[in-house]
Amino acid sequence: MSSTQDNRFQAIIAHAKEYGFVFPSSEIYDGLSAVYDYGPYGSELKKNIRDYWWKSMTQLRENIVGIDAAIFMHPTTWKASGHVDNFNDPMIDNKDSKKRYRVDHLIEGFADKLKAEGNDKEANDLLAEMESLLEKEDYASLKKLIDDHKIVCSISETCNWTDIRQFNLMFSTQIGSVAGEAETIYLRPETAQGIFVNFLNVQKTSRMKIPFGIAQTGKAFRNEIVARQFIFRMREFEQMEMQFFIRPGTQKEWYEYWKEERMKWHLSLGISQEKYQFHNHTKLAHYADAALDIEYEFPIGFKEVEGIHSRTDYDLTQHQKYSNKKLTYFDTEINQHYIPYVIETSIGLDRMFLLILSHSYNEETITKEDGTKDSRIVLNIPEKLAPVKLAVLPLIKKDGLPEIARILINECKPHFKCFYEEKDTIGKRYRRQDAIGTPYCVTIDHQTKENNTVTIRYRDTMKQERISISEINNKLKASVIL
RNA sequence: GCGGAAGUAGCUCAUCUGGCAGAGCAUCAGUUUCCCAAACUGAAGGCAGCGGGUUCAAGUCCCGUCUUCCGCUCCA
Repeated sequence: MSSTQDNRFQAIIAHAKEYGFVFPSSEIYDGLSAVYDYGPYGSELKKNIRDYWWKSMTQLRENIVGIDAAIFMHPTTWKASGHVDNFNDPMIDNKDSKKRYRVDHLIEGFADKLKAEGNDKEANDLLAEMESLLEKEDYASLKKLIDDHKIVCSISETCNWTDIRQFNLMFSTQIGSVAGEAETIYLRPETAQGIFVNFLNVQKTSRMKIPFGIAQTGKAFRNEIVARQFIFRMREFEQMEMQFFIRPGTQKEWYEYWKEERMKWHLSLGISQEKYQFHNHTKLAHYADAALDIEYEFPIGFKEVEGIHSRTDYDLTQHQKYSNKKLTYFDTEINQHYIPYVIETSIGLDRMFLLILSHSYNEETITKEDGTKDSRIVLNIPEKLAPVKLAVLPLIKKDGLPEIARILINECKPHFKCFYEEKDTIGKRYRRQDAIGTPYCVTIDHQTKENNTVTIRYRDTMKQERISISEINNKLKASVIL
C-alpha cells in the first residue's frame, strides 16, 4: 500500500466521521473494536444502496421474491450448514516466532513431511489420532500430540507452544428467560440459511417455478480474528443475498449468467470498469463447486465486494437430512422430483457503501473565474444514491426569498430528500453540499420574484443554469429516483 | 493475539530542558451581503485517553491500562 493510497483512505474515514456518515461505535466509551454506527447521511446512503439492490433484484425481476428472516435461527441450522464444525478452528501460537497456526494445519503439515520421508504409517496414525481428538474437542491431548511429535514452528524451529485455544466464528447467546433452562443459540453468520430453511414456504406461497430466486437483506455477525480496515471488515455487518434455485445440471450457465448480471449492476452506477475485476476461487468452500469474487480497487487495493457461488444442492440436502423434512421440488416440465441446485449472489452492503465512498471522494483543485486557485472536497456519489438530492438556498435570508424556497421544498420533499439552508454565503453553502454529495443546488434570488426562474447548480461540473422554478420537481424526479 | 507508533477544543496542530492550556478552521448568535469555503462583533467549546507514581509544581518525567493507526497471524 503506498502512502498516497493510505492517506486517501484515512481522509475518507475522517470525512465520513466529520460529515455524519460513519461513527465509531460507542465512541464516548473509547469505541468498540470493528463495530461502526451510521450517521444521518450515512444511513440515507446505506438505505439508498440497499433499496437500489432490492429494486433491481425483486421489483425488476418477476422470478425473484424477497423475504426477511430472523437473525435467530434454530441451533441445528448451523450444524446442517457446516458452520459449527467447519469454522470452530482450534488455534495455537508459537511463543518464540509469535506465529499463529490452525492446529489441524500444523499437524497436517507435519504429516505431509513424514509422508515425504516415507513414514506413511506414522503419518496416517497421527492424522487419525488428530481427527479423533478434534472430534472430542480434547485440546489438552492435542497439545500433547504436538509436543510428543516435537512438531516445530517453521519460523522459530522451536516447539515452545501456547495452550490450544478455540476460535469461534459465531457469536452465541441464550434463548429462554429462565436461567439454567436456557439454550445456546447463535447470531447468524450469514443470511443465506434463512432463505434455505424457508425454501418450500416461499416457493409454495408465492407459487414460484424453477428457476427462481429468493432475495434478502439483513445483519450477520462474525467473530473475526483481525477486524480492521474501517467498515470493510466488521463484526456486525449487513448482507444483501440472493439464492437462485435451478435445475441440477444447469449450474454452469446460471453461474455465468449471474456473474454477468451482477457486474452489469455495479457498472449501472456509472463506476468505471477498470476499477472492477473478477477473482476466481481456486480453493473452494465445502459447499461450492465454483466461486468467484467481484473485486473493487479500494484505496487499500483490490478487495472483495461481492461473491458469486455455485452452492450445488449442498445446503438443501443438509437441511433435508438434519430436519427429516423433504425439501424437493417437483418440476412439471420434466416430471421429476429433485433438490434444486443454487447459485448465490452475496454482496456486503457495508462494503458497497465503502466502495461508493471510495469512488466518490475527491479532492479537487479548481480555477476560479479570476484565475486564482481554490480547492474543494466533493463526493461524486451516483445521484440516485446521494443522501440528499436537492438543496434549496435563498441567496439572502430576507425580501421573501426564504418563503419562495419553502414553497419549492414542500413541493419536492414528498418525492426525494431535500435540504434547506439560508445561513452563510452561497459559496460556503455550495461547498457544504459538495461535501455530502448533494447533486443539485437551487438558488432563489430576486430575479425569481420577477420571472419565476432559479439557478440550478450541478455538483460535478459546478456549472449553473437558469431554469423555471416549475421544472425543478420533474427534472429531479426523472434523474434521482431509483 | 504479537510487534511498532500515536492519543491536547468538533477538525488540524502549537505549548522549548517540568512553571496559569493556546492558535487557525469549524460551530452558534447578531450586523452586513445578489452566485462558489466573504467581512465585522460577540459567544460557546478542555479533568491534556484513563489510573497511579516522582515533584513545591506534570500535557511535559516514570509505571500501568484503554483506544486508534501501521505491520504480522486467520478469513466461507
